[in-house]
Amino acid sequence: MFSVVKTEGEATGTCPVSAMTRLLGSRWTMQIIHHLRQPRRYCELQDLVGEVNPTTFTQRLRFLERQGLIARREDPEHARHVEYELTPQGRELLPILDALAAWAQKWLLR
Amino acid sequence: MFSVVKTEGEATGTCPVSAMTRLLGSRWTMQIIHHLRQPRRYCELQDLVGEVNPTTFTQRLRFLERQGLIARREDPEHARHVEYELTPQGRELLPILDALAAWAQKWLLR
DNA sequence: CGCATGTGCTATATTTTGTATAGTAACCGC
DNA sequence: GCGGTTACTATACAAAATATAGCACATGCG
Repeated sequence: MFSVVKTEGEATGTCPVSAMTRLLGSRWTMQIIHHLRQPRRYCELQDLVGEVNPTTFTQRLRFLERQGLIARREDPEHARHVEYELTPQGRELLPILDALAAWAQKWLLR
Repeated sequence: MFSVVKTEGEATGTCPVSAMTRLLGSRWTMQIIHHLRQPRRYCELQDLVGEVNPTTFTQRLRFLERQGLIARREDPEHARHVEYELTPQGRELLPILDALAAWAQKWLLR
């Protein structure tokens, strides 16, 4: 009775909600973006995000980089100095994140 | 060098971003809320959400109910008629979801 | 009435994802 | 040149999601 338009196998689909979920719907993603309001180094960011483990953390960073939300910058002088920062695409999520945080503040805490 | 305030084991913490992530940061959650703009029956909603499997789907519904974002209503006359709908708490997420969808539309599709 | 089809789930097994823990090479300061 | 920090990777394990099947009740239809 309820017919639904099903896109092919998986791909990106055409539904922005599910597209967005694939990006933000895994653990730590939002936290990472939230704490990247200013450029941060790997360990620094790791500490800010909290109890994330390095395997997942690195994986998430790589994924967000591939998706164009963050950029990884190596200092060519001092090799082991790496900074992560938001791209314009990632930065546009911040006000939305703030709205979500406000919602959480209202309903979840206090 | 970078000290972080660590709350106890897990609990709710005091960071709204991580509180929000625990609620919305698992698969299907956003889709479910998105498709509950009007009250929906189980199967109907399942079809709308897409390729979700019933185990996860039911689990997610129960979780969202426990968290107060959705309500489950059984028709007492016709037992097997169940409807799910958003609570005020859940409904307040819709504009934020729309903003996320608009972001996805801009950057992910087209 | 009796059988097909739909609804709202649950059970079981498997795969996928996330985690804990350890380790490592490069650099940095002293 | 030794100890600590940085930016990771490897391996083994646990938790979460999935596929698939099934099931009791309900409704519709001839």
